[in-house]
Amino acid sequence: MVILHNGEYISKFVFAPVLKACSKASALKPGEQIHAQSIKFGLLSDIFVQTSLVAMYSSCGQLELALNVFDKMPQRNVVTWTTMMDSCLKSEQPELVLFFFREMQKSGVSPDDFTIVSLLTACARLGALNLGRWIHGYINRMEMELTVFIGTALIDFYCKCGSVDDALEVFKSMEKKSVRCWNAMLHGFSVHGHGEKALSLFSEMEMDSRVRPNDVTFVAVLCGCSHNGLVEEGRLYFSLMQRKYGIQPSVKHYGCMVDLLGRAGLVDEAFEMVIKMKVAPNAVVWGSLLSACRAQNNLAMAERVTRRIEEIEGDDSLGGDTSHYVIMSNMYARVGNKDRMAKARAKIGKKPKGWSSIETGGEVHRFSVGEASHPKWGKIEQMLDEVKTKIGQDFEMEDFHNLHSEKVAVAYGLLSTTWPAPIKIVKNLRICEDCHQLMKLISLLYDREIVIRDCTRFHRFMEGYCSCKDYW
DNA sequence: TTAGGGTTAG
Repeated sequence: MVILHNGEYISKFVFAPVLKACSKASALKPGEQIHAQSIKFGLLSDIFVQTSLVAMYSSCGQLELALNVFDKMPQRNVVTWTTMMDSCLKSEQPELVLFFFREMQKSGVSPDDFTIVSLLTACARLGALNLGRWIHGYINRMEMELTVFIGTALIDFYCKCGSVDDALEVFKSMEKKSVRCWNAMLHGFSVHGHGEKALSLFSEMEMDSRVRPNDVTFVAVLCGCSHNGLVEEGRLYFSLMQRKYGIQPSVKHYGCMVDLLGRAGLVDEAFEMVIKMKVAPNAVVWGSLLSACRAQNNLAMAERVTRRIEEIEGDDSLGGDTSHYVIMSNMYARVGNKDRMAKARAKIGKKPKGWSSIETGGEVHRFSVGEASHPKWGKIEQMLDEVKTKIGQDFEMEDFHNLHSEKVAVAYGLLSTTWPAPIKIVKNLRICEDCHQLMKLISLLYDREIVIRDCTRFHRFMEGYCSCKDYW
């Protein structure tokens, strides 16, 4: 208890909940004021206050400030460690989660179910299948209860690491399933190209009185329809969602529908749908339609769509997404319009730095564009040269500073894994056409299965073909 | 009395 000058007092128990409120509201300024107050009243030594500060700073996107508080803590319990790990997830640094987990283990603190969920989430994002499997084993060895949180995290982890069968096994073994749990499994089927299985699972869900589909459920279902060419089914579920469940379509549902129609070659109908949307279309929806235009070689429609994207994004590449200009420049190149191609190319802004990761021997190796810091870099270069020779002159390898990270990752995969193990790569951006073509050739010439998870879906390359059927 | 978790369009 702290006595104030006016005789009132502040209990130390007040600070943590107030900081929690700041976390929820992402209110940095008030949070910083509480931090200052806690110093003033000598309460910064309290582990609850410290942990709440770490959570507050990370919720406000201030990982450095969270780390500052964490580093100064004389004692840390499992809640503190897990809060720090979650901070790394919020700041999109999943590899740091693994670092803190190892540090936690060194300090003799055992993980609990919250820690397990954070770890599985990190593994899902990193594509660290073996490490996640080890955590699954740990859950079993420790005879930890498979709570609905751990179960859902496991399902999502297995799906995001390419093992849908393992995800389904976990799903079936769970006695209690929340709507999130069903959604994770549905979405897993959808992005892996198992549309029919997703729809069958949805039917099961509808028959289960303990759970009711929500808006996210329909995003997963419609996504499954679009990735698998189930046009009529997609239309049906889009209507069912509104009629039977009273869910108004969000921009994400429309996004799935536009994608669905676009993939089926129905670009005019897709365009009509965007025009008539009950919510404002964003650049993603238009971008999806633009991809369809590219696939259909519909330049006139692509130009109309680009103008709409420019209305949203602006056309001056001020740090915004300029991927539509990449598509336009390629489309103009295809028809030999050099002038317009040059104009589109000039508007292409700076892309985020690409990286790809691959897990071998229980370790995650991450390769970033323009970095040659890996200890086996020399051998990777040799392998890249070998690939280049084997592929032949048709394929032009870029110069080092433009060497896409998935090429380096696949070279490392060829070096460090053996047939018949698939080479599994996780990439932060969308795979480019050039690399997509290369992966097909490598899968054929090296007789290896290559699985690349890019920021939108899974690509499974085998015998010269990709599971996305060249539409992505 | 006070602190930490799982699903979502391209």
